Amino acid sequence: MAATLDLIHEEGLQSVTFSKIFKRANVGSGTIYNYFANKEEIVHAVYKESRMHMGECLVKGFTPEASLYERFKRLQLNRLQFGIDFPKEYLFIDSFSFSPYISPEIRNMDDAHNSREVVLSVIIEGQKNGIFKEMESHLCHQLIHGIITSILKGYYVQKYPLNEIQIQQILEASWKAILV
Amino acid sequence: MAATLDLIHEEGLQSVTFSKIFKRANVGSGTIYNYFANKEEIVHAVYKESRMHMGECLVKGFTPEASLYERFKRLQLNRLQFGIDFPKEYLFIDSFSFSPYISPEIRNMDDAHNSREVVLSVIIEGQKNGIFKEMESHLCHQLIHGIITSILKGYYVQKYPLNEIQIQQILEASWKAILV
Amino acid sequence: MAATLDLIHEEGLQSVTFSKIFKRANVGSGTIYNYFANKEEIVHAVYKESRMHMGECLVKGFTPEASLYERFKRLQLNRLQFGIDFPKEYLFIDSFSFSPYISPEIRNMDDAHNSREVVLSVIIEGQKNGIFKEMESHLCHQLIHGIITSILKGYYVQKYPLNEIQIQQILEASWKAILV
Amino acid sequence: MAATLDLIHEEGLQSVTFSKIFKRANVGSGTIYNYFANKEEIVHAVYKESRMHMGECLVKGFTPEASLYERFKRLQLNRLQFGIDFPKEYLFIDSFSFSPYISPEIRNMDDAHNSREVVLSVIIEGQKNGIFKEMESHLCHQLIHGIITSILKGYYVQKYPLNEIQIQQILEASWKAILV
DNA sequence: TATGAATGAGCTTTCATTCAT
DNA sequence: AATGAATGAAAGCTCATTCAT
Repeated sequence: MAATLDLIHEEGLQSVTFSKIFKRANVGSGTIYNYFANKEEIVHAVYKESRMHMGECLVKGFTPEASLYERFKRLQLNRLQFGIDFPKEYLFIDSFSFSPYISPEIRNMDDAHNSREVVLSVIIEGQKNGIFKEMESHLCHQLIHGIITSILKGYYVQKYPLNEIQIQQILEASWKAILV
Repeated sequence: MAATLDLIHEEGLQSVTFSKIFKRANVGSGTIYNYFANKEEIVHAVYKESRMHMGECLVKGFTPEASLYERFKRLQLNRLQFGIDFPKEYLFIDSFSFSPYISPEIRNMDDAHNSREVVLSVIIEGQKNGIFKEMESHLCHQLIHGIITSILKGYYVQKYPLNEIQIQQILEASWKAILV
Repeated sequence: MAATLDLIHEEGLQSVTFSKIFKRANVGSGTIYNYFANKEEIVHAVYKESRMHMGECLVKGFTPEASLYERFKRLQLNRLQFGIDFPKEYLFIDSFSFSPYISPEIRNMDDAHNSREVVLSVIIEGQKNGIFKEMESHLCHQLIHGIITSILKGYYVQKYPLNEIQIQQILEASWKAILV
Repeated sequence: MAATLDLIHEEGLQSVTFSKIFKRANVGSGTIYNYFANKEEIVHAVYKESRMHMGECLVKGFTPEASLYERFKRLQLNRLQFGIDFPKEYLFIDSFSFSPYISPEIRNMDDAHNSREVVLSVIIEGQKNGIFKEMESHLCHQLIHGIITSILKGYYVQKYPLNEIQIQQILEASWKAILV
């Protein structure tokens, strides 16, 4: 699975072949079929694993007792940090989340930590308290999520560095974007 | 090229084959080779054309004389509108802009209208006038661009509608995100 | 036809395509079909023309009145000279005379000058007069013909030059080969 | 490789396709690509193998102690016999030795038995001893080689039989052709 | 008569998948 | 359980041939 992810990152799913995976993973060609029925399955497995991994990371250090501002920033920072630490996972999830290659059921899977629900509940709480602007919560979610994704993509192609100062600017911007 | 774009949208580049293109476009298999040397070339051509088209749309109705706020909103609205009107083009450009399948030269091509420069100059003007926060201009560009992209992706999978009211909220949010 | 012969010589029939012929001959692709029904026909036409041309050259300056020795040498020299002057024709004839690509009827065609008969009659006369060894006349023909062909092939790949001195040696050798 | 040689003999390289090879050899189409990267490679491999085989046969029974006449005849007979026993190999080697399809390196390869050198050394020895005419040794080689080739080609198209008597005549003729 | 864009049969080649070892 | 040679369906691509202009 690691070999698969690496290859997708390097060459795009488009040109990842099984024989490349075999070679990279140093296994015989038949071996993989003891674990995955076909190529689609291994890609799906990589997708699921990446989603699980990201789910874990997104809620790391999240404490319901912290202030709304702190919780919001924690979630945004965690996402940004995940993207910085695991670019291959992040990009893979991003490109396949909206691709016809991934079936809707898998796309909409919930991770073990329910990170999506956690984010949504923070949004809804903020809106109830009159801190965040009233808007469709999914739209709001998508908005703050999109800011992180976009920033990361620019970072990946080295448009700019991401140091402490930039990170703080981004967290601020995403917070201000949805204030009333 | 239209057939190619349709198929990419429907099934993903991954599973677009030449024979599907031939059938969809109602041309003989050899015909395409009079115009494109191979499959990569036709995909590149579609990418270029889409980029040109988007470039045009992004600056539609943009008047340098308008206020900063109006110009900013015009650019954001144009991008959003392009994404709403031409989802296939928009998604295709988005996924290929960061894919190894597209060579860096083509990825970084400038469109005829220099829309990228127009956006950047608005950002820099806003920063000079103390309206926008001081941050790396490309990072700022990526940020407001990313908001639109992300919102569109949620819209495409029907997470929410995009009516006048949502559109105004998004434009507002992206404006506020980068204010000082 | 000249373009076809050139290309066969340069790249081998194997890789001569019609589009190469069109380009080399500076004619439109359809034009050729006004003159030749298909690719095989043009190759056959080239073969026939080359055979006609060679047939003419082989009997040039041949006078029935001359001595047997002089007539024999004339025929051998003519063949050698033709091979030196028209390497493309000579090689083409040689390779296709025994190829399944050329139908037996065309292979066995008689040229306008009946050069084959002329050679055979010289051989038979020599055998009758007790000058040439008694052997199947076609075998004898093939033998002296083969000496020339083989020498030419070595010359074409520049194994050695063919000056007056070598030429005389070869004519001598072929004469002596069949003496009683 | 045997299937390939058969097909080349039957229809000419010109019309040998991979699908014909697969069928004839009773292997799946993909199998061949585990051993040969492309069509050219398999033809080259057949050429090399045939050359090796012929090289072996040419020096069979050759003893340096025998008289010059006997050694000469042995070499000529071996070549003739090889051509009679393995017409497909012989014709294939002959046509490709001067074809642009075969790269010069492969064309000029030395077989394991250095048969070419053996023949040349016999020629040079004969010339030193004043038995053979003084002429460029490669030209002389080509000459006696060419007699055999040419005779074989006539035999292949059944112009004449090749029995003991004809064979002796040919060996005699080639010996006499190069005597002083 | 000359043209060359369009064609599609058929070629080469790839690659996911099988299965005997 | 691991292997990798063999497979063949299906892909990319070529090129002789047609036909409207």
